[in-house]
Amino acid sequence: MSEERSLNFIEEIIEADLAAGKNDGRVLTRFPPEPNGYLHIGHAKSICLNFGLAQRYGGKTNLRFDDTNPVKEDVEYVDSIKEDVKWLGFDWAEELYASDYFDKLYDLAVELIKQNLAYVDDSTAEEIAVQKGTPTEPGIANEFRSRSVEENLVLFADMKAGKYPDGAKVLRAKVDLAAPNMQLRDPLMYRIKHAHHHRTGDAWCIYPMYDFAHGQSDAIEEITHSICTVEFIPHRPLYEWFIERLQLFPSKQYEFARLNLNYTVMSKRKLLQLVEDGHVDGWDDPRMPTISGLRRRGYTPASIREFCERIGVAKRENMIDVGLLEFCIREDLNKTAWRRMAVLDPVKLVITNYEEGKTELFHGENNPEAEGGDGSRAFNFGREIWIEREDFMEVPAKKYFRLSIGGMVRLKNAYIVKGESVVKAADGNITEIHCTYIPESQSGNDTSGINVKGTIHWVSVEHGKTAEVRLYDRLFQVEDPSSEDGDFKDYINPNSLQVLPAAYIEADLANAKIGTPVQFMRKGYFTLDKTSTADKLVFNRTVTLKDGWVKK
RNA sequence: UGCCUGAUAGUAUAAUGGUAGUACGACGGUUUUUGGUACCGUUUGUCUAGGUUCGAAUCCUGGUCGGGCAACCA
Repeated sequence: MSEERSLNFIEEIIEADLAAGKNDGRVLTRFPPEPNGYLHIGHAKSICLNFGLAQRYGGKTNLRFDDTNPVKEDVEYVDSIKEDVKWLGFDWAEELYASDYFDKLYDLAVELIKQNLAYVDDSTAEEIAVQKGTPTEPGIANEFRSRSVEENLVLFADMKAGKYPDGAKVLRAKVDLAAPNMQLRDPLMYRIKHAHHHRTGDAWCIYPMYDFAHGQSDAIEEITHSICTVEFIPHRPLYEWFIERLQLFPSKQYEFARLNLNYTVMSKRKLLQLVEDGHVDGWDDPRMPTISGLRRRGYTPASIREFCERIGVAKRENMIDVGLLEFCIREDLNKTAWRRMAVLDPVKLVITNYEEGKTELFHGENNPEAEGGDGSRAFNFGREIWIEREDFMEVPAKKYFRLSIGGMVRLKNAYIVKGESVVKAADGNITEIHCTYIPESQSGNDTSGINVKGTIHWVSVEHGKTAEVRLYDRLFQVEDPSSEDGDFKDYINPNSLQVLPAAYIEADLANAKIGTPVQFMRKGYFTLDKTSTADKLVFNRTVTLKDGWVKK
């Protein structure tokens, strides 16, 4: 690794730890998703960070599901998370579940009770909330806080045995009801939920809370660097409190700022709403910032990893411009995607001096960025072709250098043509453009001496195929929907999806494969949608090409 | 109004007491059979007021502003 990139603050910590000989030079991180939703680009940041750190420092990363709340979790999510992490290009050392530790966690809770550092509380959720006080007023102890160790032991065992209904009792840590840090005001450790768990089935009716599961799981696995987002900073003293009292492996928690992307939302709760309310096609709708959505949209793992590398890691609030994500996918696809021609908004061009019924076979490079063009493919030319409606202006604007009446343009890999006249429908809409071609101007054998400024793409009317093309725009109309007044869904972009039922594509595109990106020349990068069939091809636009042409 | 955090170009992110740099964006140019790519150039920044120091983005003090914390969520 000869890169000169400066270290982020977590890398600095790890290098200092390594230099100091901590953990015998071992680096073990973990990616700890709760299986209650699909992973999104924000998780990708965490995944790249955790797995990337381990790779960089010769360590390992566990995939651990934080499955302590059975009513919200599901195997569907477990499966999707595993698929997404793998797709992003990472291998975990071990696949683990917080639920693997339910027995150990229970024993640790008993241990804490024996130390008189935990107690069973019969109060209702509302009572506990009131007794916790407010940030400016200390909490107050209730009568349950002084229960004897013996009584707590019996009560907790009875909780486990299913003697009480949901919500009847909880186990709380006895920390400090007057702590200025609210997280320390006797936080809940266990609650009763008679619910079926996706892994442990009906074996348990009490489940540990995050604070009594996450840190302990880290310690059990001997995670060296437990990296989470900044909202867990106030939990860190509690994390350490449990580790100290229970004399567990001293995992250390470090916090970084989560990713925010503009023009979208980044919370599983909000994304779930979009799915459930039918604003999108599902978790993998190409407009979603989910990993599966980006995949379906045509993003590559490499582009997402590059994005995560470029955004950096720090603690301050941030709002990343989605333009950076787009830059990353363009940068990747430019080097790899084969070029093809497709006309999305067609208008017929008739070449009046081209022999009727004649066809010529022309060739075009697959990718001009690659050595030797990465091979080439052939396509037919004929008297009638489709061109993009926006590539013609009856009366050209200044500095417009595509086709116009009297103006000349090159048809990519074919001839130079000159606009002659237009045929219009009653409503004034152009239905046909008539032009003439310069026979000596054929690509590769151009002896015409004519130099044209513009080159446009085209598809033969006779030989081209049709396909449905879906164009996507940002899902929201405002940069930060969550910070606007009212419901975030009020700011959904009504034009985020535009379906073109019948675009014309060059014949070779019938061989397109799902997962293989293609550039529609001058229009952007596209990929076959999963709903595509041999009879009906469906392409998703991944991203447009950068457009330097600005109309005045 | 308690505690915890953070503040560097438009957006991110470096500089770890010693020339404020990089990327994306924007703008301009060269090349181009993609108005793409590539290449070159320009532009804009240390929240504020004091203090320490030969020297402060960096250390100290006060203020301002942003984010988080009072779920039987994670």
